[in-house]
Amino acid sequence: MSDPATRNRSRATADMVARTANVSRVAVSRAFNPHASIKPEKRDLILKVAQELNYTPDMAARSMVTGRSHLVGIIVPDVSGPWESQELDAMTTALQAEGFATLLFRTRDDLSMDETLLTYMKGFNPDSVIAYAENVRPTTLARVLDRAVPIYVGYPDEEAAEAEAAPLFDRLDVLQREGIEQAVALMQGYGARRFAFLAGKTNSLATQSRERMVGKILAERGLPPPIRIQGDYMYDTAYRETLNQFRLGEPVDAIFAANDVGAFGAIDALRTELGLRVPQDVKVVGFDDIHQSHWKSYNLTTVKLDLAERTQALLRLILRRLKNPTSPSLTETVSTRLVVRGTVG
Amino acid sequence: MSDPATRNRSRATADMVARTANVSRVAVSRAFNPHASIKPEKRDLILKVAQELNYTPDMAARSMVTGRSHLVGIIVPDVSGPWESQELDAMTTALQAEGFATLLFRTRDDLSMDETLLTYMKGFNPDSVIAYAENVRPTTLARVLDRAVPIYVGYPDEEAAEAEAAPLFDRLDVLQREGIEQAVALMQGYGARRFAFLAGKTNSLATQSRERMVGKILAERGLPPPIRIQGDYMYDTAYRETLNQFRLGEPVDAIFAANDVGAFGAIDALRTELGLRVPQDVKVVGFDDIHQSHWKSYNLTTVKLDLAERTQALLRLILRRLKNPTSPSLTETVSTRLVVRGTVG
DNA sequence: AACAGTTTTGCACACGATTTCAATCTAGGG
DNA sequence: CCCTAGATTGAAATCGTGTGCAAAACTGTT
Repeated sequence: MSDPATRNRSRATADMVARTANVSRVAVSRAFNPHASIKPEKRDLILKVAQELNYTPDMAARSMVTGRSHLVGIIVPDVSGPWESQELDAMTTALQAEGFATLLFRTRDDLSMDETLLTYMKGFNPDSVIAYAENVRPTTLARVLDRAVPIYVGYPDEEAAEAEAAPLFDRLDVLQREGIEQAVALMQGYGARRFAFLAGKTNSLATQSRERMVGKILAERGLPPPIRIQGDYMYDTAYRETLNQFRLGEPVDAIFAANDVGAFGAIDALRTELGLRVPQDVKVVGFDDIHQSHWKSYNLTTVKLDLAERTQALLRLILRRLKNPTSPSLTETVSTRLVVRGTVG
Repeated sequence: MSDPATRNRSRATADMVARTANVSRVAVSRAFNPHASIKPEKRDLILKVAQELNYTPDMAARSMVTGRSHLVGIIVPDVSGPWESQELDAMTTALQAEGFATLLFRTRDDLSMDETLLTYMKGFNPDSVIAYAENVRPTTLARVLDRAVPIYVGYPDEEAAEAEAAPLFDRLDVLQREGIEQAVALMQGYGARRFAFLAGKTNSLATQSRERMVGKILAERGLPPPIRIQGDYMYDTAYRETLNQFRLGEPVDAIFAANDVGAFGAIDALRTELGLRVPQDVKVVGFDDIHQSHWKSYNLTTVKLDLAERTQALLRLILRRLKNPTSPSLTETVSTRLVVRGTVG
């Protein structure tokens, strides 16, 4: 094995291993399957020869006959976002521990690519697919995939009707009320009256759900409805639009951001450009609790989506579905809670 | 298609499409291959029937006979890191545009898992593998993979001898001198004399290469060798160790961090805990130029690894190798350059 | 030594596509 | 109307593996 040009470009197959070890090809297959019945010393011999020949079972061939690809597809909008990448990291780690490889796809942040991407992904026969409400329509999910039962991560309060009508797949429901309630209560407790909601991308179900919930809770507490600052989950936009709101619109004394990165943009706009103090002049709360939120420059109070909890719930759904492919659709539920740091007190 | 329990759990095959369309199975295959010769109206019919049956060619079966899996494996340490996730995002987007799916694997940040992971990955028959010097040994890379020619992203000054001796695979060489030189020059120009190097993980080739290079350039300019602050690329460690350096060790007037996130930690330690001003009292330069580096709270001067340039180079390597599998090993080179912001001037 | 019971073995087929290759069909020129 | 080059077609082989099934080998008991 020297230059790419001269290296052996054909993988070793089970046949070659069988021939060099003087056993049948079936034996090789059995040697690599822990549950197969084969004489221990024979297995050892085969594994040794396999190692020498640098042999690994071909997953594609294996998956054709077993029906298991050991692939889990994940569709993520903007892998580079802190929250998304942190979730992807946790999920990939967990999947790997269970013997799955992550098949990663990226979308635009809208719903426009869901059909194309799901169809393409389907070709790889993933054992499961994790799709987020952000970029995949439930109806498309149901129509395109058939072999793998996908998992739909959504916000039940938003599309309750649809969800009831069509339990087409397993779900992870994220309950956002609790954390949002705690956040509003805390800010109100410190004197906040006039709230703004720094939104994410307009067509994001997550931001819509959060905004509606914030409005509802403010109303319950006798506070005026939130002013909407239009964002897109990005720092730069949040920075700019917060500036606009305070310079051209009505100032507020509390900002509830749809995600942490947006909150950072708002905080930086308030502090560096508007000369306002956080939390004394304006209180800020974010959403997600990404690693960056505890950095000293921000020290953000935020509604936490517990990553470990989410990951475990998703993994449970996958494993349960794989163990019992014909069971009716399953739903796991995760909640949210406020993490109190320095941008409200 | 209603409940998971009752939904049709077997994918449509080319046979079924052929039967319902009254054509041969071969015709179905041809309909999906743009270069195959088939009468246009026949192809249209088949594609229509295929759509109705929700048929997609099985990639596993296809790859067995064509030898192309349309999979590109990427091994990343800590997907959640801003730099890593931003590179992964760019690469996935680029690969997807070329019809590849990303097969993602995560390692620990050391080299301990390279063999296990590469062996496992090999089973999926990726058309190419992108491996970083951070977590994969070149020797392991050469030994384990055979079918796909991998791409090794490394720092040529570090392992020049080894690289020369064994051109076993395609490479992306990152030349770090230029950017580092510019950074040191800028800091020295603003009066910096006593430098610290805030290192990454000890066994990271990237940080070793950067540290050696910084030392060399300081020497060339008649400055004392850098004090080493031991970090691990993480914010918290950088924060803590910077604190220790100034409280227990010798203060410095310039910090060269091995990555941007580390620089953020140092800056926050200096400003919030030590009451020092950046850049007036201490100058700070980072490495990577992640999205966060231009956030107003940091506004970091940093050595940029041009993501677009890297991505394009990697893609070129992959496509060239796939087009000509027997060509001798290829090398692309990318450089670095300083991005001047507010932490030095 | 014969028997029943349990492991271990290997043949043949299945999985779902693509790719020769030879046969058939089509169009156009003489 | 016939002939030929070129476009379409489909039967059969192939890719690398797991699994059902019947035969073979082995175990220990009488």
